[in-house]
Amino acid sequence: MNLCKQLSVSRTPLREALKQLIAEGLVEQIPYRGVVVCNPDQASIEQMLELLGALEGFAGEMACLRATPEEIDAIRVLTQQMHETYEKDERLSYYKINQSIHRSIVEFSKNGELIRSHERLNSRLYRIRFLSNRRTDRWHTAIEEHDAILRNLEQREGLKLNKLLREHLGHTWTKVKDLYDS
Amino acid sequence: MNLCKQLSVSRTPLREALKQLIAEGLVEQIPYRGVVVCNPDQASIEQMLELLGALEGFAGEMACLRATPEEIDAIRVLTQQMHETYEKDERLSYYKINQSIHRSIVEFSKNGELIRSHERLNSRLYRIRFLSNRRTDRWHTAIEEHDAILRNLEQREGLKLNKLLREHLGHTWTKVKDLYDS
DNA sequence: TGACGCAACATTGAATACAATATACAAAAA
DNA sequence: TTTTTGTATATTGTATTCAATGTTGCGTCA
Repeated sequence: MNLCKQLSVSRTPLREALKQLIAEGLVEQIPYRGVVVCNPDQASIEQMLELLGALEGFAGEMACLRATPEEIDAIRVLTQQMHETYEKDERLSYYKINQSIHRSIVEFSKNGELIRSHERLNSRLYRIRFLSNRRTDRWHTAIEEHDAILRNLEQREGLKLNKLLREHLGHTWTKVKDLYDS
Repeated sequence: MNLCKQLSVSRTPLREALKQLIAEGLVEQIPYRGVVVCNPDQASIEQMLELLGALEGFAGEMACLRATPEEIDAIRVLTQQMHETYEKDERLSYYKINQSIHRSIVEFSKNGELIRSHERLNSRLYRIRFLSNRRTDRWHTAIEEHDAILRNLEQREGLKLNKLLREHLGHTWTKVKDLYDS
């Protein structure tokens, strides 16, 4: 652990920091060899995205029951901004707004446990989703899906929104998969 | 931290152990006051059970797609044993078999991330679900629900099983709530 | 050349020490 | 009596040290 010297910090606090990263699943420990950044294989990513879809889908369903009109307005604004990023071809902004929308929907479920679980899992997938964002061929479709998501949230169609969100995440998986396969 | 003396262990390993318990949500830390066992309020329990229902429901849906006939047989056996505990009025055995069934269904989703998330959350609710198990008035109904769960798993009715499992956990919440209110 | 063994090194778990900060409680002042 | 203040105590973060254990690489021997 010569990381200590690089960070000029002793082993005890570094250990704790690494333990946290391990617990969050961002880093993994190989006995007597040290720690390395996690590089999840395809199967793990697929499982994580499947679970993320389930969480977001359920959150969306709950959001249909619990989101205030003002909160739905916020999603409407974000979706509009998303369209603008598409027009201007701003992929980084698109990515951030996309994350914002998904996080907001989860928040509107008003379930703290769900919000925390989603946040943990999402952070583990952050890098991977970012990479898959470089693919442009599904960009337009993704935006159309967001329109549908907004529409179903507005109309409080919980079950449909659940399904939509799950499928939306499912498409993320196909993008990631292609990225790995090529 | 006089726990060190009681356990005759130094602060460093105890700190790590407590950090883990904190991360798992079983214990909470109050700044400069120490750590205490978590005593979640009604709202937290309701949220945890709601999320647990979502996880189990989704797991059930996936299990309908992925469970082998042998695995479904195992659920059938457990459900039968559950009936026997009811006949013999063995509540502790009932509780254990009930946990076993739920855990098995989640396992049959074949999604490791989902299994771990469920396990974490379930362990936090273990004590609470155990307490609610003392209520006998919903016992028979709960068993009927398990029959329905088995039936829908056998027939691979994913969506119905999802709904059933969510409702099943919802009933757990009403039991817990009554317990707290009285 | 290849297998074996030993020494140097790194990782890991744990104990202890030290400094900084916050709390608790009792004594002194208003 | 209430407020202030100061000291003892506890918590917290961090550094350092030690022992145990596993890995690595090099030299030796067949």
